[in-house]
Amino acid sequence: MPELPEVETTRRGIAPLVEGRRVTGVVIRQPRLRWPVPETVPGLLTGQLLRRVTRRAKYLLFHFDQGVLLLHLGMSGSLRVVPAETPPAAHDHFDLLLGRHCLRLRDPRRFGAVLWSDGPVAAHPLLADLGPEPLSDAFDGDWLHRQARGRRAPVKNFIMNSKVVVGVGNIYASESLFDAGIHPARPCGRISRQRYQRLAASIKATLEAAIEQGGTTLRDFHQADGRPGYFEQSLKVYGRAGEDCPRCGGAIRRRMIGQRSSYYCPNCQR
DNA sequence: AAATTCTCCTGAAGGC
DNA sequence: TGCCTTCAGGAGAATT
Repeated sequence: MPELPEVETTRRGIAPLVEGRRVTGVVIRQPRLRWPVPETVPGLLTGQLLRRVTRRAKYLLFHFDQGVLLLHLGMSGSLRVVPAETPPAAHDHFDLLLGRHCLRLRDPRRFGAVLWSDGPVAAHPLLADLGPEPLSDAFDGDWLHRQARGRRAPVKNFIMNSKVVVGVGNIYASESLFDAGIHPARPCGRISRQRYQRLAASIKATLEAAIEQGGTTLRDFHQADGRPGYFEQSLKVYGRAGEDCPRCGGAIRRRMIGQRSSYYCPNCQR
């Protein structure tokens, strides 16, 4: 499923192919995504020049002279650029036509979103209350430590809270906590500033490493069989319950924390 | 305010 | 072989 590294890889993959092109049409085959795709989108976009594609959290932002198209991949969404005449396959819900190119959204589970923003995009309701980007300087151990003060939620839930920091999904939460040696169920307010500095560094390193491999992940992600491939091999604990901890050799455990599967080494993570 | 639960949806996996 | 059930998962909304 697309986490931050995969969304960023998607952005890097499509941006050179679509930036600077003019919209020649919009096709909405299935408007019922997480929210309805606004019926006004085709009229608003057709004829406009697509200037830039940026990312905020897991949202892709398509900047036009007049407004911004917000796109979220949910958990099963994927984007690719295909020749304009390519016939759509199942779950191909949305096309942005750019001359002979077509930017196509496929999303079997329809948890994704396509929305429009008129004003300053940072003030959009979906973006306005988001925490810092994990790879920015605004995100560090001090920030986590301050945010956690007086709170009791499990640290795994805490770092998956988009008001605390964006882009840390279920997989990378487990991986980062393993890297930092912190037990996922530990109350977030009972972790030292020093350990939060380690955790912030682990989150950055884990996401950066995944972005490095994102290209491979993306290609595999587009394969017909849908296997994640390369990406999976680099995971140290996620999905590996019962296997050996790569650090101490003990058994990796799986446990539900906040309704989500969490993987950790009870020996290395305290 | 913070934390938990509910919700959208469908493919995959497991049980019989 | 195939039908039925269960579950996962991003994240906003609703609820406690």
